[in-house]
Amino acid sequence: MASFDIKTYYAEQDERMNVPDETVEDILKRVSSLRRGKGTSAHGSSRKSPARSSIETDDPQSGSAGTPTGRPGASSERNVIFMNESVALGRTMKRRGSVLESDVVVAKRRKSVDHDYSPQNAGDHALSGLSMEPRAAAPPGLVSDAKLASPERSAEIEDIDSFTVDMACPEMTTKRETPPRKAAPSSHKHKQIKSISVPQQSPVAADHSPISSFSRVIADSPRKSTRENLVPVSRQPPLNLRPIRERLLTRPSSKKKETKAEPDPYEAHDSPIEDASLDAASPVTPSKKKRLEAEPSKMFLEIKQLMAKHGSNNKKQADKIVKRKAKPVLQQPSGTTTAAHPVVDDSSIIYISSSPSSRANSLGPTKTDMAKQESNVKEKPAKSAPAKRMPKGKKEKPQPMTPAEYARMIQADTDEKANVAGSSTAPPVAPKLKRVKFPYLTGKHIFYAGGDMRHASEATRRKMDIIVKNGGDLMPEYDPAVTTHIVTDAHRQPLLRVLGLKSLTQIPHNIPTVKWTWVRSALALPNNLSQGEVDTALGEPFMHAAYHERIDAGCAPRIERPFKFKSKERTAESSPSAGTPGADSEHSHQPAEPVADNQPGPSTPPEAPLSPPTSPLRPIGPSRGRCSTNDNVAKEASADAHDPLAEFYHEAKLQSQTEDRWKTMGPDGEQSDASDSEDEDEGFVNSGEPVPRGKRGWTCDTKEPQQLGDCPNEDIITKLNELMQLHKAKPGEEDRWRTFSYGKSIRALKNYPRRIRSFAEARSIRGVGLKTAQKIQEILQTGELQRIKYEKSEDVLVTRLFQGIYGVGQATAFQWYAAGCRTLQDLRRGTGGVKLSAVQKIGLIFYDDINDRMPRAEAKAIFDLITPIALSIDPKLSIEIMGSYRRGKADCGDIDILMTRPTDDGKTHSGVLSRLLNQLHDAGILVEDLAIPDDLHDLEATYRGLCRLPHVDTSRRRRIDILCVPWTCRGSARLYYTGDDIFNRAIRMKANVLGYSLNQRGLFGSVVRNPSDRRVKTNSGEEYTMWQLRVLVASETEEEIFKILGVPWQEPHERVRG
DNA sequence: ACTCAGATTTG
DNA sequence: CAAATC
DNA sequence: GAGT
Ligand SMILES: O=c1ccn([C@H]2C[C@H](O)[C@@H](COP(=O)(O)OP(=O)(O)OP(=O)(O)O)O2)c(=O)[nH]1
Ligand SMILES: [Mg+2]
Repeated sequence: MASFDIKTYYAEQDERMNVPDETVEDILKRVSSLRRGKGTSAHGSSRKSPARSSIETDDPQSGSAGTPTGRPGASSERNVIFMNESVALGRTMKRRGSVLESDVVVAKRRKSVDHDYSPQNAGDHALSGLSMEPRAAAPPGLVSDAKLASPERSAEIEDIDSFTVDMACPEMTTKRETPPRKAAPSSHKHKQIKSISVPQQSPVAADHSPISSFSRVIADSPRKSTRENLVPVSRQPPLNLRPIRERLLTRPSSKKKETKAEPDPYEAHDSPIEDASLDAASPVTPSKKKRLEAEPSKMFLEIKQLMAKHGSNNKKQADKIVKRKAKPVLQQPSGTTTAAHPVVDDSSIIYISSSPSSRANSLGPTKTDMAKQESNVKEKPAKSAPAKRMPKGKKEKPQPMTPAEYARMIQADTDEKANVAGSSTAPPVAPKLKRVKFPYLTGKHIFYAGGDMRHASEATRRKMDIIVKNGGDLMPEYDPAVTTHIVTDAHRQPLLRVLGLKSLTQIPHNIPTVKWTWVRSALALPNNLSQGEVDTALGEPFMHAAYHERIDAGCAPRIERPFKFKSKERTAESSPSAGTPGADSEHSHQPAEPVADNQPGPSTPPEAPLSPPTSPLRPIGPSRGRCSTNDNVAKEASADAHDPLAEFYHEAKLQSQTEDRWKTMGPDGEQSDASDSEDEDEGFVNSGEPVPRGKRGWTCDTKEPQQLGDCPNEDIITKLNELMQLHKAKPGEEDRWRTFSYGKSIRALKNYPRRIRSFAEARSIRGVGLKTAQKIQEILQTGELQRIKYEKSEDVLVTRLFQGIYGVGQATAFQWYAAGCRTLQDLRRGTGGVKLSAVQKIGLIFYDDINDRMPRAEAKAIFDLITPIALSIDPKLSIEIMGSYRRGKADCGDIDILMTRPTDDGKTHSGVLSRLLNQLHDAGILVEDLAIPDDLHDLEATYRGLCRLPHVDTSRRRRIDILCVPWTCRGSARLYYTGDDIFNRAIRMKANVLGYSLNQRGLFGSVVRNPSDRRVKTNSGEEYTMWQLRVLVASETEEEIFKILGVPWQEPHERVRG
C-alpha cells in the first residue's frame, strides 16, 4: 500500500493546477474588465510577476508570502517566559503592593449610577472621523511567518508590573486626518439601550477586598480549585481616569437617534464631526497627566519603544464610538413562544452513552438551555430566554419525500398558482410558495442536488423553495436536454450518482455546475433590476463553480481539453528537475525552459498558464485562454512516451518495502491497546521515541514538545504550510477541510523526531496520507513543491490580502475580487460597488494594527488598567486574562478577558459589563466596538472591540475580547478560553467519542427522557430522539473536566497544539 | 460515504 | 441563514 | 485531505 501511482499523482496535480488556476484568473479578469468596460488591459498582467504589479503597494505579500494571521505557520507558540512567571510575579507583586497602593480607581458602585453601555454606530464613527484613507504607509502588518514574534524576555515581564501609564506624552493629537466623510449610512439595528453617561465618579481607594494582587493571572495552579476564580487584583498605578470621560466621549451624532429624545448627555455635542469635542477633550488631558508620570519603569520604556517601533501613528484621538443596537425586541418565533419549555422530569431521565453518531440530533445545550440550568442552580432566574428555538414545540411533519418528489410538488403547486388562479387543490403539504416580485431565475431550468440525495432534508426543501420562488424551473430529475443549470453543494460522487453519470465530463458544457452560492448571490438583490442585469447580478457561473474541472461549463465556447493526458508532461517536468531543483521561479524559467526540456516534450506546465505571450488569445471574449496551451499539452503528452518519474515510483515502492519493517513493528503493541474505541484521527507525538510509527491517541492527551529549532523536516513543513495557507484563503468546504487536514499533517511532521527519508516513511506518520506523502516525496527529491506555484494565483493572493481585514473572510474576499477589487485602495474607493460593513471598515482602517501581535507585556499592561476599573464596579468580580497570554505566549494576538463573579452573596455580575464598557471607553482604553453582546445584562456575554494603551499616542490598537460567564461555568469557560483552538477541538472531540459534549458552558452527558415515548421516525427510518437532553456533568473547574474525560491535567502552557 | 468542535454576533 | 470570529 |  505504500506504493502509489505516480502517474495518477501527477495527473491529478495537473488537473488541479491547470484547470482552475489560470482559467479562473483569466476569466475573472476578462469579466471584470468587461463589466467595467476596461477592455483588454487585463490579460497582459496575468501571470505571476505581472500579477503583482496589479496589486498596489499595500499588497502585503509583495515579496514574502506572508499570511495575515498565519496560524500554524506563524510563530509557533513558545512559552518563553512562562517558566518564570510565578516567580516574577511574586516579586513584582511585592513591589507593587508597597509602592503603589492608594490610587486604585474605584467608583462607588451605586446601582443608580448604573447606566447601560450604549455604543452607536461604531463604524460610522470611525469612518467619519478618519475616513478610510490609509493611515500607515507602513507595509501591512502581515508578516512572514519568520518574523512574527518579537520575543519578549522574561526579564521584561517582571518589570511590567511597575509599569505606569506615561502621561508625559499625552498630547493628544486632535487633528483629524480628513474631513469627516459622511458617515456611511450603515443602518445598524440599534439595541435598545438607554444611554446615559455616568457622571464621573471620583476615584476612591479600594478599601474593599484586600485581594491583593496575586497572581491568578498567570501562575494559575489549577489544583487549588478553591480560589480558582479569585480575581487577580493588581493594584493599579496611579491613574486618574476620571476626567477623560466627559470630554472624550464624543457622541457620534446620533443623527436619527435624537428622535428618541433620549436624555443622553453625550447627545450634547452631537456633531458628526468630532472636532469640536476633540478640542474640548484636549484641555482635559493635561489635568490628569501629572499623576501618571510617577514611576515609569524600564519596562514601560521598552514597551514604548516597541510601540514606537511599530509606530502606527494614528492621529486619531480617542474617539468615542458608541453604537446602539436595536435589540431584537424579543421577537419570539411565535410558534415556539407558547411552547412550554420542556420540563425535565428527573425521574424519567436515563443516561445513555451516545455514540458519536447519535449526537447528530442531540440538541446541544444552548444559551437558552443554560439559562435554565442556571436557574436550577439558583444562579439567577434567567430572563425569559428569547426562545432560541426549542425544537420540541412544533412538529412539522417532515413527511418523507425524495428531493425529486418534493421538487415536483412545489413546482407543480407554484405553477398552478402562477398560471391558473384555479382553486388550489390544496395538496396536503404543499407549501404556499409565492413567486417573488423579481424572479431572477426565470427561464432557468435548475436541477438541485442537496446533500441528501435520498431524502429531501429541511435544508434541501428550503433551497428548492427559494429556487421556485424566484422563478426557477426546478427539475425533479436531471435531463441534460432541458436542464440549464445544476446547483449542488454535494461532492462529486454523490452528484454523479444522482445524475446517473459516471464522470463529470459527461455533463454537457453548456450546463454549469454551480454551488448554492450562485443562487444565493443574487437573492438579496434589489428587485428592480432589468432582465439584462439579472444575469450579471447572478454572477458568472464560474464564480460559483462547484467543481474546478467544470469551471468552464456554461461559459461560452470552450475548447475541449484532454485532462488525463497532461500527466505525462507534468511528469517530465518535475522529475528531471531533481538534479537542478531550485533556481527557477515561475517566470524566470519561462524563456529558459530548457531545463525541463531534457525530457521529451516537457513543456513546463507552469509555463502554460503563466505565459501570457504564448496564449494571447485572450482577447476573444469568452474563449478560454487555455486552449492553446491545451493543444501543446496534448501534443507533448503524446510525444512523451517515457515516464521520467518511473524512478520515483520504483523508489517509493522499494522504500515502502524496506521500511515496512520498522513501521510494522510499531503497530503491534500500539494497535492492540489503542484499538478500543478511538478510531481517532488525531495522530500524535511520540516524543522523540525511537519508534516513529504513527501513534494513536488523542491529541489533547499529550502535550506536544514544541521546540522549534530542532525539527529535522523543517523544509517540508515550510512548504506544506505555505500550501496550506493558500488553501486556507479559499472559500468552500473542500478547502476548509483540506486546510484542516494540512494542519494535522504539519503538526504531525513537527513532532516527528527524525528526518523523513522516503515516501513510505512519510506515509507511516499519522495524519500524513497519500497525497501529503507524495508531496513530501516530491520535496525530498526535487527540493520543491510545484503545487505551490499553481495555487499561488492572483486571486488567492489578493483575497488573502483582503482577508487580513478583520471581518473579511474567504467568501467576501472572493466576492470583492470578483467585483474587480485588487487592492485595499480599491476597497476604500468602493471599486465595483463593494460595500464594507461597519466592522470591516474599522478593520480596514486599522489593518496594520489588527494584524500585529502585541508583546506579552503590553497585554498585561492593558489588562492591569482594566482590572481596577472592573473591580471598582464590583469588587467581587473575577477577571482574568486568558487566551495565548495565559498559555504563556510571548506575543499575543489579542487580549482575552474572562469575567465572572461568585454568587455566594446572592449577587451576580449582571450589568457589570455595560458599565465596564462605558468606563473603559471613558478611560480611553476601549476605542472601537466590533461586536456587542445580545444582552449586556446577561450573565453570559461576549464583547469584542479594539483597545489601546491610553495616553500614549503611539500605542496601537489591539483587539480585545471580553467574555462574561455565569460563575458556575467558570471551569469550562476557562478551559475554552485558554485554548489553544486546536487543543479545544481535540478535547471536544474526545468528549464526543466518550459520549459527552463539551463547550464553554460545561461538559454534558447525553440523556434521554423516557425513551419509550418521544421517539420520532424520520424519513430515513432512523429514530431521532427528540427529547434527548444533555445534562451538565461538570463545568466549575477545569480539573474535573480533564478528569472526567481522562485527559491528563495540563497547565495552560502545555495545551499548545498549534 | 461520513466525519472533522461548538458557540456568538452580524447583515 | 451564511459568514466571520472566538 | 485523512481516517475509518
Ligand atoms: O476557533 C477557535 C478560536 C479560539 N478558541 C478559543 C481558544 C483560544 O485560546 C481562545 C481565544 O481565542 P484567540 O483567537 O484570541 O486565540 P489565542 O489562543 O488567544 O491566540 P492569539 O494570541 O492569536 O490571540 O478562544 C476556540 O476555541 N476556537
Ligand atoms: Mg487571544
